[in-house]
Amino acid sequence: MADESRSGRSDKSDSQPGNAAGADRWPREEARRLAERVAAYEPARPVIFQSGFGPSGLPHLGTMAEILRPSFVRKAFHLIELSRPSRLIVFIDDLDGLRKVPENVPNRADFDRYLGLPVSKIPDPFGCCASFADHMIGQLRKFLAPVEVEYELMRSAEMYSSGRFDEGLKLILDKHAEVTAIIAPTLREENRAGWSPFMPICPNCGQVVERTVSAYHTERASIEFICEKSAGGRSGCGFRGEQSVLGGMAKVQWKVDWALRWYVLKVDYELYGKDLTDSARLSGQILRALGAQPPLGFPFEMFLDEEGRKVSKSVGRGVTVEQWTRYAPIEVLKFFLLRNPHRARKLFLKAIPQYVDEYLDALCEYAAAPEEKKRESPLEYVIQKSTPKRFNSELSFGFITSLVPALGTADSNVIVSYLLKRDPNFEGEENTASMVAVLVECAINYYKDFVEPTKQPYSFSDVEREQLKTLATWLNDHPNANAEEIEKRIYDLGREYYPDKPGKIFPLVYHAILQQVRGPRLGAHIAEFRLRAVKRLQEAASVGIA
RNA sequence: GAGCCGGUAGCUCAGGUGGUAGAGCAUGUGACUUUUAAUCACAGGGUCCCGGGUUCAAGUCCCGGCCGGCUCACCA
Repeated sequence: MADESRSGRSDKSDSQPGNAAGADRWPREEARRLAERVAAYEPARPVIFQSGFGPSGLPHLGTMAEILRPSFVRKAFHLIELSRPSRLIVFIDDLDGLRKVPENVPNRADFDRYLGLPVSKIPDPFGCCASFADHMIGQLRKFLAPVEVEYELMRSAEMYSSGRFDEGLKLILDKHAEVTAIIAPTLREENRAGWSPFMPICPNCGQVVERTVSAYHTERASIEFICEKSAGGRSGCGFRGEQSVLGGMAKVQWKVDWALRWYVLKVDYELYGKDLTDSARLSGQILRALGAQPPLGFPFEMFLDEEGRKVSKSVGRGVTVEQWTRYAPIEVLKFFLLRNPHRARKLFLKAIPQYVDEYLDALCEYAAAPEEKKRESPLEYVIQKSTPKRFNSELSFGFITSLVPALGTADSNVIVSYLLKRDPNFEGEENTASMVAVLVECAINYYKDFVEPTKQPYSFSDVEREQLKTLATWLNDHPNANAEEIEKRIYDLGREYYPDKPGKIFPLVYHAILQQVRGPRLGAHIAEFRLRAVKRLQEAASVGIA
């Protein structure tokens, strides 16, 4: 461990394993519950984890949480059940009718003609994919690529039309009265009468039709309906007739749909946001009515902003994944999502440096731990093939950030080479070096966006200006002075002006050349960045403000 | 209003089965007799939201209240 390169992060080498150790126990606890549930399954039957994605909106931080967190449980599960296979299904609701025109599509006005149509049937407004749904799925894939989570996509439209849902659909048709009896009490009175678990897809206009089922024929697996009003709020085409509920000619309502997926795919585990608590309860009841057991899982808490208010995408508060990767390595986000999901988390950009440093600490500790300890580490859930597995440095995010103004550059190469001088440890150590490279990029962004705008100008007194001027003049008169000589001269100056505490001169000089109170050894720093330093000293001396 | 979830230091958070309230950061003071992007030592900080109850013992379990959030839509 390098003694000379401590730069901010705490040294916890002899304290107990990570402070966050307790908070990331939940995947193992969930895994234990899951192991109990599946204990009686035949050995080859896989455990099914599921997560959903609505392709009418862009993937966001919540999407990431919804997919990553079950993957953590899955990982924990395989730690205790070594041989049983498992799958993580990301289920795409692309047979859903478009309810409203998304904000981000071009020619929005033109787009309302597609309201009510399944999103898998709507052409891609961006013109690059087979359908709108395909486009959004592409976005999702791109979005998930950096986190190396293993998942398989399953598309609702395909499941319905291929007939894989038929058996479940027949069962729901058989039990439609029971299903209705579960949902109806939760509806407003005026809506109960027309409710049906089924939404036929009109053979004439293609819309997902709501609320018009007038008869159920279980023996023919069909329903009668009138195409009056679609899921998108548009009026129907008036088609009237009888139609099968199988093979993609109808879909079921949301809570029923969730139960259907659980039923057909034999889902064992699913996590969802707390806003879906009640839906999950009702879907569970429906599933029981179909004769199966609801999956395990729990509602997770939402993210809060700095003031503790709920994060709302539409209000523009909160943090996006794009922002996150601008300021922090992606592993740090995974590390963050590993924390206890039962508790609402504050997530705001200014807290990111802290999360980064906590992660770097954990990574140091992880690399130092013996193999058997590593297996218990939360980092096992976080580290990926493509990301650093160790971090042999005491460098901190805060320190690197402070280098941006100190070196007066946003050139990452300059910063990295400076870091190498300070902590030669990571040269040739690929993991650490690549982490440093990412950190430098993030630090530059963070400094520009958050630190620089808050810098307070410092006003120098006349005496202070005199001192700065003296130093600047001396530097000009001694162009060949080395670091040691410069250092000595500054201290002499301090002795001259502050006989009781000569060190008081230093904050002054830091303010002038770096706009901060502390900094590097000044002799060496000025010798290295002489021109810039002299210029700033002169400016500060003449203007009186830095 | 009802149901569910939360409330621990200035900040971010730990506190599996009850057993003397913790960490990191931030803050303050001092030390290092040329400075320190340090290090070291010390300190301040808390009614664990409030009030009851169970218990020898409650941050932890129970009840009630307060505050915040979510849900209570044929949306997902």
